[in-house]
Amino acid sequence: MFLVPLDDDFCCPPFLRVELDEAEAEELAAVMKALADPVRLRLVSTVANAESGEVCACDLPALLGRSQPTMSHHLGQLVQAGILEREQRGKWAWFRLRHDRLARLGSLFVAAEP
Amino acid sequence: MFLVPLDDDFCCPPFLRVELDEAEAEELAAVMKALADPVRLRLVSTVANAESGEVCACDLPALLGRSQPTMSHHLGQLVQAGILEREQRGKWAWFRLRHDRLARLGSLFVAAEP
DNA sequence: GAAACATATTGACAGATGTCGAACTGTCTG
DNA sequence: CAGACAGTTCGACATCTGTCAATATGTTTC
Repeated sequence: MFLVPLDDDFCCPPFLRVELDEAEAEELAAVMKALADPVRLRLVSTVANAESGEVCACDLPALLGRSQPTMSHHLGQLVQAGILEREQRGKWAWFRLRHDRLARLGSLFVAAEP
Repeated sequence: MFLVPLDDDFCCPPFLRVELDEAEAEELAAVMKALADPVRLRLVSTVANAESGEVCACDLPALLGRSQPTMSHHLGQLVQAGILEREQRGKWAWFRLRHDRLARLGSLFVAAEP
């Protein structure tokens, strides 16, 4: 299956124009689930809006008001879901968006024009 | 929200180019949560692909292989999240997508220029 | 190597979630 | 009104989830 941006000349398509079978629904739900949490959404939003396009894990507990293990847990979820990628640089762990994966997901939410 | 065939010539769409505060994240997470379930995704996909744009609840248990109370539960979630709307017609309940809400959801995910 | 720091893993726990059968409510049709 | 049918609500249960303190692992610096 996959979720991809629309053609430019594509107007007013209905929502989710594909019949999902059980396996596809399961797969898509897993990604959505990873995003269906306020802390993780803010995490993604933080990374997406970072100047450099990446964020150091070290800043996150203070920024989002959760303990360090909790942040680590959420980061792990996002990496596993393919939403973030992780790079170790010295002592620090840096996180970036996986635009390739998000492009598909983002296209899920493209609004129908009237 | 669209699911379309793969297309090669796209690059790096923006994603969640908005800094979410705690309340916004909570609100968005609630909607995502409603979509983050395989049965509910298939439900939405079924409604979206219906000829008439709507689906009778009576068909859903057989179609998706869950008990009738379970379907009712999921439909309730989607209605409460503002993803579906419900109309009672005689004995039957019919469900439609709420394109207005879905469009708004889309605007958060795919926003500005790179 | 030891000490210090960044992050991950573990263990525990309260709360949420998906599921179904049973019972209830509402709507038609004789 | 009574019976049949469509859906919701309730109760119960197993499972999953977010959270944190404690501990472990890994990296750098002295």
